[in-house]
Amino acid sequence: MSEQYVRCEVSCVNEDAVTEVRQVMLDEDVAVSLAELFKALGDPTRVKILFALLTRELCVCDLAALIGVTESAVSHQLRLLRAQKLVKFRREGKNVYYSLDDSHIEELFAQGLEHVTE
Amino acid sequence: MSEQYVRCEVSCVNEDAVTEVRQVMLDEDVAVSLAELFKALGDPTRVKILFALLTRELCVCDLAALIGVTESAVSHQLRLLRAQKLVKFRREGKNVYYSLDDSHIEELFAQGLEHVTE
DNA sequence: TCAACATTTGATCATATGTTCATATATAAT
DNA sequence: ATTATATATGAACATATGATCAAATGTTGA
Repeated sequence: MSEQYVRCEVSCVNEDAVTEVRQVMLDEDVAVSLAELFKALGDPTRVKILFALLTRELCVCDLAALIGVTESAVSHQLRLLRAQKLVKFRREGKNVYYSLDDSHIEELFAQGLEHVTE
Repeated sequence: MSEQYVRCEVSCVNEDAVTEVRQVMLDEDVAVSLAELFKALGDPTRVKILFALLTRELCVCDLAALIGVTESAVSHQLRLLRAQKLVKFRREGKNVYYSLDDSHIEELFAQGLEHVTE
């Protein structure tokens, strides 16, 4: 319990409200994980990559050409998306084909698009 | 069309795949808006604020006490969430009560939680 | 009007982020 | 083996981000 908590406790805080919400509050680590997931979706390049992969698997070079950035930039972002288990890949000769590794992305994008387009 | 696009065009790019995806690709501004929305959800403090507001409206001081950060930090984050039209507020005396201003947050969190907890 | 309180705002600072460039790795073809 | 191609990686750099502090604003009650 931090200093400002104590300070608030004796001033403006509605204790009942805070207690009520605290019962159902997210655990710290879950909040952090959730934020990391959304952060992974929070960049235009990564949004484009994931949206493109909703249609079909693509190799790094395809994605770079489609989105208009260097292969290096795409590769760096794919690494991050891999770390979040949002994409998976398979190697075929010299190419590496990426595809979605998560069933929630479509719904996340659908909900997100509803928000931004209304 | 950028330099690396031309380079790719004569090398590894699968033109058919890229053309196919390009047909249904997000517009630049929509991709940016979507990324901005997810970026707004991409911070633990903001995740906690929004999650708390799923239960009930709370004033700045309540949120600060609940989450364990200063009122100033909460206020700064609320400003950002307001800009994204994710929260709205009403003034009651000296307090300002915040509540959700978007029907998609619950579903976004539900989908996100499924991803991070599996 | 003044004092106290709740919130907001601006400045500052340390850290995180995203791209680029150069280089390394991996595979294929000659 | 050597070369070319596709991807990955690390360093560097400019920019963005999030918290804190101090100060400003707005509201209430004495």
